[in-house]
Amino acid sequence: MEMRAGRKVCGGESGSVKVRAEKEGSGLTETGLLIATYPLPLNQLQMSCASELCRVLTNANMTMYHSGSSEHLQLSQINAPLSSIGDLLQLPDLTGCSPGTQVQWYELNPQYWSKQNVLDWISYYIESSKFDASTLSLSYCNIDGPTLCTLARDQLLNLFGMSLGSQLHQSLVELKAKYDLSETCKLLDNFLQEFPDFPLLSTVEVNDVAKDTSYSDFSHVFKTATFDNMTPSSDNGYESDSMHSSSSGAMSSFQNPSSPESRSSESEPEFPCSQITKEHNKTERGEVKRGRGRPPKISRDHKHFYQTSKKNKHTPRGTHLWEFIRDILIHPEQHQNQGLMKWEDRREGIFKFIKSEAVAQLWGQKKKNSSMTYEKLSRAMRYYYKREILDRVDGRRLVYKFGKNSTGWRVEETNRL
DNA sequence: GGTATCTTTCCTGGTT
DNA sequence: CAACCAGGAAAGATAC
Repeated sequence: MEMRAGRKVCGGESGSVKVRAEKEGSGLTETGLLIATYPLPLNQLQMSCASELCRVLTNANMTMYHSGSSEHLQLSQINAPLSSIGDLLQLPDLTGCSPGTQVQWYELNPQYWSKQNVLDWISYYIESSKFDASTLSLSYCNIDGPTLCTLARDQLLNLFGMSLGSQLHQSLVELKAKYDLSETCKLLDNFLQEFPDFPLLSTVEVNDVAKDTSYSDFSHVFKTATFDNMTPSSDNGYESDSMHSSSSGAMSSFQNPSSPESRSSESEPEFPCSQITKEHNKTERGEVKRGRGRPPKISRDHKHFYQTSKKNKHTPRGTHLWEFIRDILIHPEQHQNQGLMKWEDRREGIFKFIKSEAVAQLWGQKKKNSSMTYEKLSRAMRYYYKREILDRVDGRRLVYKFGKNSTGWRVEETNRL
């Protein structure tokens, strides 16, 4: 995959600058295109900054794509490349995420995956597709991320078959796209902080012109996850870390059913290879029937497949679901997705979910759990009845009411904040 | 390490 | 039939 980045479109009467971070899928995939527009007249300093910004984009992507041909990197000709982008930007040292660390595949750009990450990733898709692992040679899984990323779709299909190979390819494309754009935006924001006269990305208009549906939701990603604080930072910080976490549910979970995040399975792959051939409980008709309750977590120390690392799936205590819901209601302006919920009766504390699944996805983002659904969220909500944090509203769908043990939603309380 | 709390996940069955 | 609701059961994650 190549990244054509930092294409600067200077000029125009106003002297405005457009910077494009354009990603291409080398014929295999689609195009995700981010255009950051600075619609303000630029003085000499700002033009200089813009030029530097373009160089940053170029170098950032050269850094990310080791195999990156320079044929598309037109901006690299503007100025001499930086000797080290790390000198200018505080890049996370992702290359240091070696096997044995706690980083999971879904938390990392596939470019930086270890062999273990690749194995985990394949295992996840084997399980989610009910693929017969006995037909698969483990030697196929013995590759690292950079090597994996060099495999073309056809090669993946040859190795893993049409069905699984296709899923793996799709997943790889999506993951690369997600993290590529995420990292580029991070680089840009880091860079822009050095220039107070220049608007940060968070203030920049972002146009999503991706043609393919696989990427049609990037605008949502940037709007909800990167460019806007989702919820008040004062409330233990609902800082949007989804761009750097596994969830990023916004990208895929809203619309893209083929991505791992949107599957009914765990966001966290719970089924290692060693578990794939296990006997499932089966009904008389032969279909798999799961037991009641939450499935037990599979031990990760089985042979060498999984490290003993523990994923910190939950954020620290401090923000509960009802508080999250409350804050959406009392700070709707802080959510890009306005209209998620609305008050039915503010004085009585009655409210209604408008976009129930979207709220669930937001909650999932916060909890780094991209498999969150309204079904699950509503179960948690129902537990609040007993504690009188919520009161029942019978006969009305998607309608809840704050109970006597909830706080912070009343007009008097919010006015004091 | 044990326990309590707060979810999360999955399920069955019912209602809209 | 899909979406939602209700609530049991079991397990994970974290705080204490």
